[in-house]
Amino acid sequence: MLEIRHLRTLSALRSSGSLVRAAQLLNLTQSALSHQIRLLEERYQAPLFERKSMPIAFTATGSRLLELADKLLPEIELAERDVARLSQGDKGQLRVALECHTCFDWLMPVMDAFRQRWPDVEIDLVSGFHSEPADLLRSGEADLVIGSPYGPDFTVFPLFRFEMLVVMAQKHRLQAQRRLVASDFTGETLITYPVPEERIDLIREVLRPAGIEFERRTAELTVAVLQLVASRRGIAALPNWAIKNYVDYDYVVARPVGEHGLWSDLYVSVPDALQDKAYVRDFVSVIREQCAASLDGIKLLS
Amino acid sequence: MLEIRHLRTLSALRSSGSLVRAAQLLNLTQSALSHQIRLLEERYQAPLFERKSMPIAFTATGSRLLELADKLLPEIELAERDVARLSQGDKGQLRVALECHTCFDWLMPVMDAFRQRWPDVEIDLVSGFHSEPADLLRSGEADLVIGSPYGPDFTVFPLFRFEMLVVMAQKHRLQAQRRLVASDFTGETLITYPVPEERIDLIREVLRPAGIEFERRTAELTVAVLQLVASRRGIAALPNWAIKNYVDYDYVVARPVGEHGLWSDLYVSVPDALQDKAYVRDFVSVIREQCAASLDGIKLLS
DNA sequence: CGAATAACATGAAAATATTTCACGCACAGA
DNA sequence: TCTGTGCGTGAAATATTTTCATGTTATTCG
Repeated sequence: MLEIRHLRTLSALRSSGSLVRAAQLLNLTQSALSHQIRLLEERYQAPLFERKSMPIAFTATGSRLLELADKLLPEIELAERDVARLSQGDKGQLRVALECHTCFDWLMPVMDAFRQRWPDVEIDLVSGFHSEPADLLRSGEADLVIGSPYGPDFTVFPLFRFEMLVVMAQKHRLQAQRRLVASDFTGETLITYPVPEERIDLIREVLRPAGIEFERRTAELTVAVLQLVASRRGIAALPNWAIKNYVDYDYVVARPVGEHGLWSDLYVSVPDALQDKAYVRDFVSVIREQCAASLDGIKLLS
Repeated sequence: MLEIRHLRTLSALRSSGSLVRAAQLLNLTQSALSHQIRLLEERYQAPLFERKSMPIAFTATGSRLLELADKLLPEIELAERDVARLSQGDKGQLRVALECHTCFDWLMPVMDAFRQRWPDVEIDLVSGFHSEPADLLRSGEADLVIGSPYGPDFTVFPLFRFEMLVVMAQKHRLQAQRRLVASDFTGETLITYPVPEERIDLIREVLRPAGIEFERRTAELTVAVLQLVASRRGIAALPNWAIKNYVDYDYVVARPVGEHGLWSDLYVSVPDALQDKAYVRDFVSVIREQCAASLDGIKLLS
């Protein structure tokens, strides 16, 4: 029997273009999807898509089912939100604190989408750049933090993993290296957001352990950081998706750090009291979905 | 996770008004539905309907999900028909032979619905009253017979079970009896459709085995049979749903036969070559659904 | 070319989910 | 009070889905 699950699979398949990635989106294995699709194809006596091409190409049958998915899935989300509102009420507030500056880039569209879906939930950003976000959470000044996981005191929802790349000006002395190591940073000026050192992955994970001496300079906004970098005032470490455009247009050059790169995991932490609120869970889903769709090179967690 | 199955359950629940009957509609046990509903209610943290009342009354949550079901289920049927058409083609013919006269009563609306759904399938009635319907099937003059099961030569789909009641005029000498037995028919005139004796359940199952002597008179149409009965020319055996209106308006009186009543099972038989045709299966579903919804006192089979 | 990689398929085992069975409870009507 | 009917529930049985381990095929790269 056709089930909603199958429609979700088809939808993920289209937006990701391959079984492997669709499986990640759905938190399943590639094998599970392969079986799922085989059953559907048996049931309908016809292939649903061509596997040879990349991205996969849907057959007429597959397209018809996708059309169904497009019609049904939004209706289902709507209905489930309505139901959640009925049983839990639809009013609430969501004061969001950010641990990571660049998250602004994707958070704005997410908040817009969220406001559409939960018009009666007051969602706001609280400035968590100067005080520690965890303290905002503990003191009740914030309801939700995006950043590192604050378990087990708080309920944690995984978001995604992304790579931090070091950006430098064109023809920088380090440009020749495919990958950077700690010692490369000796004597360099590191441009960062104005936050404590221990909140900066590159320093905490790489430079400090290696005892590297370096200068530091700060800027508030991502574009300001990049301007400083491009004008040779220093180098910076930023998420790959935040700089993709600048790299593509040769405004700056990006290099990974260390053998496996410097990866960072993002989580949502909320007080236990909020963990079951439908709008909180929906907020997390919206982030995951929007980021998976719009951010390059990230990996959804768990 | 909400699945289509659950929406079907809710829908059946509404149209049948109770868990027990909904379970019959879905070919499940009442217990299965009970578990299913409990899971949904846990998931949504709210009851879906009041069990005390008859028929059950849906809560706001239940109604919202029903609304979803009403939107989704028709779309799904449509899509699955489209897919079936894509892989099997949508042309075909369906020459239907009837073994039982009264089936006309419900077959017309069913055929109308079917024509809507499969505009390119030619559905027609072939007169099977004089020749044996099985012969029409064997000779290729019919594609489908509604009546007794013609397995294993043909593929058989179960429809439903109904009770044959004996109808008699008001104040008939047999009216006083709650149930009739074979000997009651001695000397009576039995009004039947003009078909061979062995096709008439009452004669084959009850009167012949008991060696009862009786007169016989025939009429083509159900209304004609009932007129003869009402005007005291004899008594007749007809399906309960065919005579419900006449009984309700005291035009005639109906009595069951034997201790458990005289029950009859209806099936669809088709040549094996047609068993996988989507339109054949859909025809069977349409019959089952429409009859379950509009015919009183029937029991869906298997 | 041959090795390495990546994507998908597949059978068997494991994990889950669903359904049935058997029984109990509550309520309505005789 | 007894009986029948409808619903709930735990445990067992089944069915389904998922994972695991591994195979196949196509493609890339030295």
